[in-house]
Amino acid sequence: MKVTKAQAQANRARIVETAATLFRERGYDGVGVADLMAAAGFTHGGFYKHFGSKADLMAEAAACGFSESAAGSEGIDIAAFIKQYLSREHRDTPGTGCTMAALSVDAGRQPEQVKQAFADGIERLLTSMVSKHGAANATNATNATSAAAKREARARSIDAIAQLVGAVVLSRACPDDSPLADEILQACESGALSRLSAPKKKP
Amino acid sequence: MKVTKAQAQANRARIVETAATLFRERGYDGVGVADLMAAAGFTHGGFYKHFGSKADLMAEAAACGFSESAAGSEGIDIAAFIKQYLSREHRDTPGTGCTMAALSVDAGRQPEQVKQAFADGIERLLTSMVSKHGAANATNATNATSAAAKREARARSIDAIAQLVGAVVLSRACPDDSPLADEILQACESGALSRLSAPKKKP
DNA sequence: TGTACATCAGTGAACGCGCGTTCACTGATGTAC
DNA sequence: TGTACATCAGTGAACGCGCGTTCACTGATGTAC
Repeated sequence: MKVTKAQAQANRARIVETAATLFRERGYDGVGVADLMAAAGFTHGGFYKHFGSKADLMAEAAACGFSESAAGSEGIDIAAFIKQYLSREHRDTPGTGCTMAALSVDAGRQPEQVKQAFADGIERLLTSMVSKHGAANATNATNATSAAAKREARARSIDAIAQLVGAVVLSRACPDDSPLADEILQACESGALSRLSAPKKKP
Repeated sequence: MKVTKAQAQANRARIVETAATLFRERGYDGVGVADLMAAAGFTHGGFYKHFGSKADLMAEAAACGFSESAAGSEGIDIAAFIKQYLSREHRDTPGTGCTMAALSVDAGRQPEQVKQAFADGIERLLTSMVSKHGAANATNATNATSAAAKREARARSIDAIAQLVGAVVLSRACPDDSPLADEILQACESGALSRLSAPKKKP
């Protein structure tokens, strides 16, 4: 049952997208190759015609997840983004949510190729944030200080991402209807929003 | 080969402590019952004389990990704690490090008993932080506002924990010698330290 | 205090099961003539 | 344009392996007398 070259390429893409969702929902160890291929509409034997190993797919699925998020938050207001990121909806639907929050810990225990995909994804996200945030602050900054401003914006972006990721990770670790789980989201939302308009800090 | 009651109790405790370390290093799915018992110096068959299931042990091991951390950071200065938490040493030795950073994501996919152990651990940590932080701020606050101050201190504590956990989680997801991994720790450290002495925020 | 017996922590083989990966096979696609 | 053949995406059985859990057994501990 050979298939058109274009069809095969589309099928491959479907496997990667399915994996990006299932891995975020259940973790890398929680999804078997057979599960995954069945969810994408295939039998498991064909898997190795597309990927060298499950780890190869993990890396590709991570990259796919990062791209989805980047596309999904294109041009969105920062405050709105924070609110959505720290919403119960995002916490309760990891399959379509942030790859970092869903899989960073898993990635830390995987081969280099997977970790590299994460580092690349984070790096791209940072670059995008700095260029936006830099532009937003451009009214107050001269071109002469732009290098230092960029470094500062980058550090602040990392700081902000870590807090958002930590909030969702901790909230998900609590029992499903736990008041603490919601409290974590709320406390971090008000913290994150207040920092948006906070005065410059003295490190 | 029966064993003294006291000895059996000590053996059980050793299994829990070993589990607390190994789970943090390799995740819940990364450590088998046989691995674990061997590491504690036993054969695997005896496991079910002590625990009803692997999930039961996960919950106990999580509680044990939280207790260890609580004992380890007893009476330590907040700034010193932040620096240690965001050190490369902590990132690179999860087995003796923070349970939240190592296992929160895993816990989110486990049965209620495990999630409950996490919620309990986080709750105890918060209570401890609020009582310390509240005391530190007592010079500036009257007793009349102590309820509001406690609520505020609790929210700020949650916010701070999330950021620390997120930082370590993200740093661990990067390749071992990645510059980004270290940059994440540094950026979050300077962010966290600056917030320690920051002026009150307007949410 | 000494003896007979029940208890039960720890042993190691065995259970069914699902995992990642391999392989011989199929048959429509794509190519060479 | 039509025909013969090689390619290779997808199938489904099979592989060895490690998993969580169960079980009959051992023998020192703890207890009853």
